Amino acid sequence: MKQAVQKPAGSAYDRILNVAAELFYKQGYRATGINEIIEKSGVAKATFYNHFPSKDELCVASLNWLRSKENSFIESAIVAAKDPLERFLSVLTSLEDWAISTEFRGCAFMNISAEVPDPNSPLRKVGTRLYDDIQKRVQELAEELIVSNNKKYGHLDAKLLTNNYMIAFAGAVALAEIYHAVWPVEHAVDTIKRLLDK
Amino acid sequence: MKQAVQKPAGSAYDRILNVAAELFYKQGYRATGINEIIEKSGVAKATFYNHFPSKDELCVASLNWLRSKENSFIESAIVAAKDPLERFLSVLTSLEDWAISTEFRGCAFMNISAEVPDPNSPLRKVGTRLYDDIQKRVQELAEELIVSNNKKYGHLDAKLLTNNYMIAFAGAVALAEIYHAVWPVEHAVDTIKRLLDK
DNA sequence: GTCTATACATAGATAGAC
DNA sequence: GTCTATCTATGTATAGAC
Repeated sequence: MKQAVQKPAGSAYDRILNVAAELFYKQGYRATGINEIIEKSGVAKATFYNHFPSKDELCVASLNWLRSKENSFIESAIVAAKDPLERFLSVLTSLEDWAISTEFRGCAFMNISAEVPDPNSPLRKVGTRLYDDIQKRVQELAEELIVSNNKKYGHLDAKLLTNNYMIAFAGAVALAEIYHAVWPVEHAVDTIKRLLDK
Repeated sequence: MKQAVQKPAGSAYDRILNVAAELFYKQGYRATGINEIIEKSGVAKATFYNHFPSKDELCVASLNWLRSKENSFIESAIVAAKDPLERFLSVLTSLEDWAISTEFRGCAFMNISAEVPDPNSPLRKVGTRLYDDIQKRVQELAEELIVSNNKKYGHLDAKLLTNNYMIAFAGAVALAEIYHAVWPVEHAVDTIKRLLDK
């Protein structure tokens, strides 16, 4: 009756973390049971609880792992861009490839916030930290852009532009998830481009 | 051992709908059990299942009820505004009073989407309908604004402006929920105001 | 690390008596 | 409409043998 399960590579800890991050994102936090994670990770129940004292702590760990992964993803998009304008926009445009995939389920951290009401929960703190990361990076790119062409962008304020950027970024992700479509990202890119014009 | 429960006013159907909408929003969909809804509604279990065949169908009904309530809320904000510009902005600024409340849990429809992966689920369809409603209304207000002062706003395209507006609107709600703060709404207002300038 | 068994609570939903 | 009882599944978590 028991199905043979393909064991993912890596240590038990890493496998659990990978599976948890994927299932929490795909199915939702509460919809995903510990048992399923254990089964798909190919570990024993005792092993699981040896590594993670509770489902909540597993979730925090998986979110932190995801956070560093998303930061890396953004960074690689920035590196691939060739000029200051494209670099500045790349944080946003990098969403396109993501949103177009059928696996797209919006922002994992927004989704967790939807499931965890307590604003002070550690589960939610990871999300604010990621958005703080992104905001900081966007502001650096905004300053870089402004300096790169003072005649064209000298009228802009990096801090205010960053605020607008983050709004468009979050709006793109949220609407892409609501409509399960890519066009919100394109609208957000349009929004930012308009803000750059004098 | 049984606690006396304050019975809300209205018919059994209405009481269930009210309680469900509130609890689903406050605690999350999966986190809220049928039993709690039944208890807080002051109805019998059989009565509940007489009105609603399942939890999912109850949720759809409560979301539809919420949708019409939110449309009314927006409409009253528009009516309270005194000139075309203020009317146009009111859809967004109406979020401020809401986001400032401690009960704020972001957009109920975004939250449901976070918990329901299937893009074709009826639970998610209500959300897209609401955002369609809002978008339609915003576009009317955008056209009204442009016509009201051709010299000032004649350079704007109502459709494109609406697209940008919806992005800012969704971004404000999403970030307000992530950070549990009001400033994202102010940033979104700033975004829109900038887009209006030539 | 693995395996099985199990405790204990709660989930959604149904049935029967009144 | 009300009440209580119950079914079946699943949830998180723990314990013991190997």
